[in-house]
Amino acid sequence: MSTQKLLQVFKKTVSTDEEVAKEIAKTLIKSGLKALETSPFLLSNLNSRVTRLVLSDPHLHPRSCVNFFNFLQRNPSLSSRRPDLQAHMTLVSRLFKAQEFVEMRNVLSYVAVDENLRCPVSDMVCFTETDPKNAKFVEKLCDLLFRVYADNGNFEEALRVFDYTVKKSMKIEERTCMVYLLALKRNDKMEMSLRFIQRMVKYGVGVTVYSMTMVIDGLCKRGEVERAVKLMRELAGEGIKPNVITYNSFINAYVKRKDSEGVREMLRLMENDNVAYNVTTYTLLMESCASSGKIGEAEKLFEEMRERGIEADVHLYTSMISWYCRLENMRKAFALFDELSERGIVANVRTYGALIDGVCKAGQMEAAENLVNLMQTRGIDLNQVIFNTLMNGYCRKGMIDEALRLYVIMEKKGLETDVYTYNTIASGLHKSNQNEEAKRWLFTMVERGKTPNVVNFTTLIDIYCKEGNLGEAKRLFEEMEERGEKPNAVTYNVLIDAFSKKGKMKEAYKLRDDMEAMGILSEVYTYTSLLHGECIFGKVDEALKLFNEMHQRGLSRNKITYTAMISGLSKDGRSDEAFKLYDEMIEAGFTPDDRVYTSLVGSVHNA
DNA sequence: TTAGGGTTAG
Repeated sequence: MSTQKLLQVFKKTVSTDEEVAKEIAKTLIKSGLKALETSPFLLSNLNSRVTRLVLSDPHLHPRSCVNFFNFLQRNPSLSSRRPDLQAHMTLVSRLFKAQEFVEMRNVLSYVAVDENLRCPVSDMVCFTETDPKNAKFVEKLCDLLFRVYADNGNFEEALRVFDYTVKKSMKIEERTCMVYLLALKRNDKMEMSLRFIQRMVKYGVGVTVYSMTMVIDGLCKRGEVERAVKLMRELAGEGIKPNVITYNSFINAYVKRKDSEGVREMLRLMENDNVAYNVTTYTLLMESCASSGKIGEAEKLFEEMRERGIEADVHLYTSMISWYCRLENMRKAFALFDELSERGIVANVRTYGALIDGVCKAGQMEAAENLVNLMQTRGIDLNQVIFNTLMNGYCRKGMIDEALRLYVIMEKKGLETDVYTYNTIASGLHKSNQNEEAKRWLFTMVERGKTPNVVNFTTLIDIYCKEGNLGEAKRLFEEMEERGEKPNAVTYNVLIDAFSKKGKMKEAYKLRDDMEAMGILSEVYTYTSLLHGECIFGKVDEALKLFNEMHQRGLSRNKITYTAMISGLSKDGRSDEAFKLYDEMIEAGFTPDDRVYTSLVGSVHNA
């Protein structure tokens, strides 16, 4: 190597930060990032000061600064040379001046996710080269930081930014706050959400119906309707009026809760406020009627809606198709499916899903497959729900192998298998008396990190019950509660049925009382199980007491209730009463099966 | 900018 060259190398190694920075900037301007990547010399001389110098070089366009910055962030071999906080802030203030707010936000999200960089806003402001008194800049900085923290789920830090903003008497937009409220809602942090909207009001953020509805809807979805109502009243005092969407949130909650008085109260409020129903309101009201068996009323509402000139949409049609499927009126469901296309509405995957489920439940798997094909030819692909629906259809027919075939396809397609998938297969196996396999699927589900829900627990509890292992069933029931998963009527009924069949009536009644104490009403299943238990063990009068109580509580008896009661009376030789119930059963529209006749014949002998 | 529709257990 010549002396000249040696000298050059030497000079280069002792280059000052300024020289290196200038060189980098020059390279970036002249030949872009690519050239820099192939300059190990420049990169090896990179340090935090050089980075800052480059980022603040006025010859370098802000866009190039961003490219350089991202290159440092993303290049794995440069992990030790990541930009420090000051570098971030240098770039942020440059981007502010260039009005590049999207980029500004991207840079700030690096700060938000990095624990080493995260710090109070006041500290960040100190690092900027803008005049710290530049209120507009600090305001924008706070706005973006608040959004970034909200997006990253760092709600505490976001709140600190909000407080800083308030303390410095800076302006904060409702839109910004809504980003935060929405993130809280998505993360089910309604407690924080409620406190925050109250702070918004207190600190003079112009709260509108949008923010209010977001919080109200979140509360309603968690079943905390009373708190939502309270909030609405509170905000009414601030001059914020609910609109049709706010009311729909409430109506939805009351409908789900089967609280018709609640629904009526909201409709009254709407009338007082002169808020007109829209298609969503009708969808909810119609669903409410249909699910309580008042199909005629639901249809009347549909007429009324059209008379008022409100157009049905795909949501409403899907909902209607779904309720006609539940009523096993497939003819009507298909008629609606045709009708929606005639009206120029495009069916989507949920519409097909409703119809496919209907035909699956009717046992028409070929028709279901045809619908899937039709859907695909119209450019809609199968999703998780469609797969689950089809698997359930096959399982109900005892065609477990077909269901498992779909499971394999589902996995191959990269679709996530969920609690529905596993439960469907497990209960299918359970029905086919493959209990060990059924349990194995549920255990596998948990091993794969899916959190079991109340349905999964209930299925497993039912399997143990049917195996006669009440100890394990009860243990699971307790484990479920410990895990914070609330049992529902089905869970209780499964256990009540198991204890009743074993003649452990004391335990069975205790469970019934616990259930009612939790605010869960007894159902036909509850009564029928208890009644059946009493009958098996000869306590026919106790059974009759339950049978009559059902009527008093407005619960309609089903075929199984009658069958159990008739068989109980027959065994006890109370033939007349048994035959009287038989007539009543026919009158109620049930078709007695062999068991009923065998019992009745026996009753004559027993008498 | 805020609301509504399809899938699992007795």
